[in-house]
Amino acid sequence: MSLSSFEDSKALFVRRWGEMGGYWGINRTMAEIHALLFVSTKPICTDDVMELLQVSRGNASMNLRSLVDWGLIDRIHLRGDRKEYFVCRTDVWQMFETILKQRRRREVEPIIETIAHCREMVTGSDPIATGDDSGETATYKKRLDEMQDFLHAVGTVADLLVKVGPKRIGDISKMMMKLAG
Amino acid sequence: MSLSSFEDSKALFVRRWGEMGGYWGINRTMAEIHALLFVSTKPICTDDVMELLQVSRGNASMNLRSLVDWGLIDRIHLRGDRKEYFVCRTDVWQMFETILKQRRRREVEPIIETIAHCREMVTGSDPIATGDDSGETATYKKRLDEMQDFLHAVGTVADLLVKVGPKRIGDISKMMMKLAG
DNA sequence: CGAAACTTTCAATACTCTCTGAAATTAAGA
DNA sequence: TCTTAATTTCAGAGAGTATTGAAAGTTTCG
Repeated sequence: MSLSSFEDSKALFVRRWGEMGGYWGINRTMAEIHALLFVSTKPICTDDVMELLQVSRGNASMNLRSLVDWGLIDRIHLRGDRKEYFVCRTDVWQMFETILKQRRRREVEPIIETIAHCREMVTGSDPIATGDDSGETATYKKRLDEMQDFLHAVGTVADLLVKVGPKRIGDISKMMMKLAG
Repeated sequence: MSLSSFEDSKALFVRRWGEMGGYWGINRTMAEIHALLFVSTKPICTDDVMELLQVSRGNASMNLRSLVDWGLIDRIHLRGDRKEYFVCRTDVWQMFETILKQRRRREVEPIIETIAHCREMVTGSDPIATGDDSGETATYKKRLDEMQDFLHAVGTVADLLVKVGPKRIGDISKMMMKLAG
């Protein structure tokens, strides 16, 4: 194994992680910076990011800050150096938990709330009295309820998955396999 | 409940579903059309979509086709009518399975493959002979492996979740709760 | 076949998100 | 305090997506 294949390997990972970021609503540069820190054993500063990813200072700064805000990386200070450095929180399960929490808050909770609200709007009064076709609203209500139940179910499983963590993941698989028959 | 509150409720759901689509890398119009079909008990045609969502014929046509390609909606024909109509596959668990399958193929598999490739690039030869810092590559390898394991674990659980379906979801929660406890 | 009804395509345009780079701000050391 | 290093901000440029609308294509039926 040559030194260059080590560097090449890391570069490949960074590129791919960046590409994937796009699919997940995360901008490419942010994902690449994250990958860079994930595969780096040493802390990295803004200038390193600029050099390695060929992006502007502003871009590097903004995205590093976003990553800190998301809780995916940390700022650190090296003694005898005025610059700020950054390191990745490398525990993948913790990483997952962090992302899960944020995305759920921003992307799942609002839809759950909206469904609840939609549900209220069509709940209560007598459909016949209002001349409403009760068959139609009944179907609508059912679909909303099923979606709501589903979203809750997935949320619960995701939470538990994180709680259970990497150690017992095998146990879970086995059990679910039994249930799935 | 008035007729208008029924319509308002559906409109609210459509708007929110569209907004959320953005977060998930799905364009707003596509998500809105999907929502429209999800809350509609009757089949809907291109002109309905144009009218209800205020979009052009081209836009409606393109996005309807994408939804058919994804397997989220179906084309149908109504007797005595030349137009094509569309209906949503309303089973949310099936919907989830469909989306899961597609996104995994496009967004998870490639990163898993890349990690495997990255891993190969730094596997094998003697680090000391090549003057490589074995501590650094060892850390790198470990991180790649952890990420790989994690991605596989999540994939497995997601698959099983779909297999188990809505009926036993309660059982799963209980079991995981015990493990997590 | 030919006309009418309907659908798809795609070049041009509008829009949204990302990035740059230099100015403003903040922090550290003399 | 002043000077210098480092960081942040943000208006404008650029890149990438989504949308329109009209022309081309397809299907249905007399």
